[in-house]
This record gives sequence, structure tokens and C-alpha cells, in this order.
Amino acid sequence: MRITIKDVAKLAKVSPSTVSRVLTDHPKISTDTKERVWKAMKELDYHPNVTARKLATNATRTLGLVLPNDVKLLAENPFFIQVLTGITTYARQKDYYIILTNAGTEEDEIKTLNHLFRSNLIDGVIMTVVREEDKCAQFLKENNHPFVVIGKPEETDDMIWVDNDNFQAMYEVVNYIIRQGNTRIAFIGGSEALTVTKNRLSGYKMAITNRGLHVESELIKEVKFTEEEGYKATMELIKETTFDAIATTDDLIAIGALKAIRDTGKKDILVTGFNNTPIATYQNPPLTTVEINADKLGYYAAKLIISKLQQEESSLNSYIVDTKLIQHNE
Amino acid sequence: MRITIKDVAKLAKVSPSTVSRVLTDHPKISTDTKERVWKAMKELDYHPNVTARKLATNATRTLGLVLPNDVKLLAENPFFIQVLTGITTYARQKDYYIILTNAGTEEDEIKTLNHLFRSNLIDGVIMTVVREEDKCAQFLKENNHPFVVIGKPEETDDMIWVDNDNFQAMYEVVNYIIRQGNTRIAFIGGSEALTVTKNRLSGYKMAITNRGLHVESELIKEVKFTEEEGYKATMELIKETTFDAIATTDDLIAIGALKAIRDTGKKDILVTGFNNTPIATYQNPPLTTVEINADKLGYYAAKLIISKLQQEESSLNSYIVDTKLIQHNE
DNA sequence: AATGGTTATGCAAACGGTTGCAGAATGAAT
DNA sequence: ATTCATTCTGCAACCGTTTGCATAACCATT
Repeated sequence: MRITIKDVAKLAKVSPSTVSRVLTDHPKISTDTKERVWKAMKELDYHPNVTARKLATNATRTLGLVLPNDVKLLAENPFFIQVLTGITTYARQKDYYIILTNAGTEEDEIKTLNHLFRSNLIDGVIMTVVREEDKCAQFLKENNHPFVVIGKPEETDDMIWVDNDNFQAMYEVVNYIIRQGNTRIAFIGGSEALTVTKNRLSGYKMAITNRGLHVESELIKEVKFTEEEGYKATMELIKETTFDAIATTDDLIAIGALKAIRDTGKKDILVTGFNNTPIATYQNPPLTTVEINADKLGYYAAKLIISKLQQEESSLNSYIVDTKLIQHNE
Repeated sequence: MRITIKDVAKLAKVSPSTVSRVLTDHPKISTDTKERVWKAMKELDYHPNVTARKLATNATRTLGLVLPNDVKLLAENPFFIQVLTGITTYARQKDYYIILTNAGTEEDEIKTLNHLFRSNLIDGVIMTVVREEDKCAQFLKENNHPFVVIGKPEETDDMIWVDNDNFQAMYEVVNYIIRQGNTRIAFIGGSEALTVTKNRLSGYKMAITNRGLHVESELIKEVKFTEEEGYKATMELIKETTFDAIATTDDLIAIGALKAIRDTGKKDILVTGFNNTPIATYQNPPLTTVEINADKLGYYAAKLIISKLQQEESSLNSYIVDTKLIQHNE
């Protein structure tokens, strides 16, 4: 038989209400009874039934998390598991729980989220993948479901979000490249429709300009986040123009670029990536890249949404996670 | 105001009990009322309150999952996120939920699991990391908490587990190596205390013997699952003996081996890994490795524990997930 | 018409907590 | 001794389901 609040009450010779109040550290309970109840709880090794509490308080203290279905994407990108780690770490500190599920299409995700909210399973949700004009985000907004997104959205009005300072990060990368003595620096980035790419491109341009160099459109390529695309873009660059460094927005793209450079027998072209993935670390020589601290992104995402749910006064709407240039050259 | 079972009952002109019975497809409800109730549910867009149901049925339909705290380990090893994907995929099919949390030490994990079970948050747990003489597993067993482990345990009596056939997988690897014309084949594996290493080593030995070759202890090394250890072990091998191939039990070890081979200017030494990590794919040339289908491991782990919890007759106690040799040589 | 056997549904008590409100107990003030 | 304010605790209703038991309604049988 499970130990319930009644058992504790009986042993401590108080009513269940009192035990409940002791649990929540209600101010009007005398130290005396508090101690009696604590003793009883310890003696019985009492664990409150969280489900019953959820029902009574109509708060689940649970956050939802929907991962994409694509195993390959998840496996290649440590980003997700790192975000996840950050989230669970903070949630645990605050006695919040995480329900994990997955979804394929955007509609699927909406259906899943709808179910989670409407069935009283979660109080809020953390979105790790935000598309342009994201239907999920729109759905959540329309239904007044609290959520936080990882990655600064286009429209930030009453949105809660965390992100790196992508402008600043790329600015530093390009500055580093220039300090290494390079002057013609190419840029290969993901879709320019994505805010993240936009910001990184701006950082690139600003660094170039500030150092008295010129932004040249023939040095700028837009591709998908894959090795192949990085390879192709680099091949085009090699054919079309000359350059002594490439700044990319993703390690996978960078790997492709490195391969193209090897295959064409080029030398001394500095390539930089983004995200500090293991793939980068184990390149030979290792790639210069940017640590985006994905676990911190998760950590602060959880923090923001939880303080919102707790209606804390101090609760912020956004947070910038620092980045770090990782120079693997010896 | 939320739509409850009472609202549905009122609209369908039945009692809440009847609605509840319709929900669970109780056989004694007439098709007539069933349809009336369904219509009412649809009209009100009713979603049952899962929390209330959990309380009433004393079953949470939720599985716990505890990840290690070590971000680096998680990021380098796509294994975890793949397992996770498999789990959520199956769980979703069966309307089960996954609660995710993390823990550092073994004691921490026990504490966490204890809390999850005692607080009525989960019905069962999936263990992804099983140590030798695992205290967690012992704790779960002693307290009669249902669990499944990924990785065949030493003692399999009334344990539920899934695993690859590690013997067979390594047997095939070594056969492949031999078919490529190699005869002196080294083995670098993780701790021999781990069942997984034992089984892979047996597979190695069997393949060697079956092909009429000899097992030589100077060709066998035991290390940790890191690149450095793989590097060191290979350096030792190079110093101490000769060989034309190395079978390792992990891609990271293999990467280290490759590096040692490069650094010493050796040629034509075939190195194989295990786990088919992205790091392997993006090696140059790509590593020959073994796909262990970690997502299937998760999928079947979820399947086994769920059928156990549902007390299905057909429920198995173990499942072997197939592996596949990935030859990246062109 | 009375009886009996089904079948379909409702009643009410649970599940294990929380919480507004009432009121007992205490001490201070008149 | 009475009144009042204050502090602490208990009563009972409630959260939204499920489910054992009772029973109404129906049909078939005698």
C-alpha cells in the first residue's frame, strides 16, 4: 500500500490539510507542528503523489519538447542533445518535468502539441526548430499556450526566446581570419531566409568593412546545411574567383569546403565552421569553429519559460548566450 | 473554461460514466449512445484530462529515461539521441509518454528514479547506461520497479533487455577484413569487464580461428572509449609487432588508430570501427564501421517494457537488433 | 400478467492531493 | 469576565476521471 497524505496526518496527529500546508511551506503553520509533520514524513518515507497534486492545482509543472523525426539530422547535430541536457538540468533544479515526444511534419507537430496542452499534460513548450512563418508558433500564440523558442524569431513582440549573438560571433570569426593575414574572405552560409544566416552574414560584412576591405557578392554563397552543398559551393568559388579563406555558418558546410580544397590540391586556405561539432574536432587538422553553447541555450530557454509560468516579476523575455571562437590550429 | 467529461455528458444527455465508457470502448455501450457521445465530443473538441485519468487508474502510461549528465559524452555519441528517437516513436504509437531527466552519479540516478516512481510519475524506466554490478538496476529490482536495459546484462534472469548481437557483428567485421586479404589482425576494444567488449572479442577470436589463423595476445589491446587511448594503443602495437589491420570496438578508438597510422607514415592498414557515427562518415577516407541501429534499440526497449506493463501474454524478455557492416571504401 | 434474464446506463465512491473559509485557542486589552 | 485581534488548524468541497454495484428498461418465456 502506498503512503498517502492521510497516513502522514494520522501519524503526526494533524489533518491532511496541515500536512499539505507543511509541504508547501505555508507561513501560518507553527514550527512545532511543522517539525512533527516532517518527522512523520521522514519516518514513513512519504512521497507526495504528483499526479494528485497536478489535478488539484491544475498545474502540471511539466514542459513539452518535440524533437524532429529525422534521426540522421539529430545524430549529426549534437545541438539537440545538448539543448536537451541544458533543459533537463534547469528543469530538475526547479522541480519541473520534461515530456519528450517527436513529430514529422509541421501539422503533426501542431497536433501533438495540441494534444499535450489540451490533455493537461504540459504547461509550456520549448521549440527547438523554428521555421520561417512557423505554423506551430502561430498556433501556440493563437491558443495562448506559453512557449519559448530557441533562435531569435523575426517578430519578437511578446515572444520569449534565447539565442546566440550571431552577428557578434561571425564578426569575431572574420576578425580572426583577417588577423591571420587573409584579405579575400569568402562566405558560405545557409538559407538567407533564416534569421541566423542573415545575422551571421551581417557580422561578416561588418567585419570586412571595418577592416577596410570590400564586400564582394561573388565571394558570398547560399547553400543548404550539408557537406555536399559546402563542397559544391567551394568548387564554384575556386572556379570563379580567388580567395584565401572561407567563413561558413556550419561545420558540415565547412567539412565539404575542406574536402573541395583537398581535392583541388589548394593549399593555405583557412576554413572556419560553426557549432563546434565533434566532426570538426576530429578533422585533420581540426577546424576553427564557434562554440555556441547549445546546452546553455536549452538551460536558459527552460529558465525563461519557467519564470514566465511562475509569473515571476523579474522574468525576462529573451536571453543571449555567449559564443566562443575555437581555434584548433596549433 | 476547460471542457470536461461532464460537459460532454450533458450535451449527449448521458452520465459522465457513460462518456468514460465510450472513451475506453466499453463493450456494453450501445452503438446508439456511442455515436451520440462521439458527436458531442467532436462538437466540443473534448480532450480527456490525462492527469485525472492517471489518478483514477493509478497508471501513468509514462516511462522514465535518465540521461547521463556528461554533455561531451552525449554530443560525441549519437547513440543516445538515436535511442531516444526510437523510444519516443514507439511510445507515441502506444499513447505512452516519456519523462526525461538527467543524473550525474549512480546515487543521484537512484535518487531520481526513486522519486519518479514513488511520486507516481512513471510506470517503468528505460536504462541506457548499465554499469557492471549496476546499483541502479539492483535498486529497481529490489523495489519491483519495472525496467528494461539497453545492453545485455551479465545476469539475464528475469531481466528485460535489448541488444545487438555483438558476437555476430564483430565476427562479420573480421571476416570482411580477412576477405580483403589481411592476415595479421589486431583488436582494440573497450574494457573487457563490459559484456559488449567480451562478446565482440569472442566474435573476433572465432572469426580468426575459423579462417585458420591464430589468435595472438600481443595483437589484443584493452583501452577506454576515447581517441587518445586508440592512438596510444596503436602506437604500442606499431612498436611491438606487425599487423595489416585493426578491428576496434568503437569509432572513436578507430579514429585514434587512424591518426597513429598517419603520424607514423604507415600505409595500407585497414581500420574498422563500431557504431557508424558521423565522425566515421566524415573521415577521409571514411571508416569501415558497424551500424548498430541505436534507434531500433530504443524502439524495442520501449516495446518490451510497454508490453510488460500491459501484461501482454506474448511479451518477450529480450530482443536482438540487427547490425550492418558499413563499408565506406570505394 | 408475472417472472426471469439480459443489456445498457446511472449513482456514488474512490484516486490523493489543495485551499477558502470557519472557528478554536491563545493572549492582550478593557 | 467580557471583548477583540491574532495565530494556527480542521472541515469539506473540489480537481476530472474510473468503476463496482444497483437498477431501469427491454424482451422473451411461461
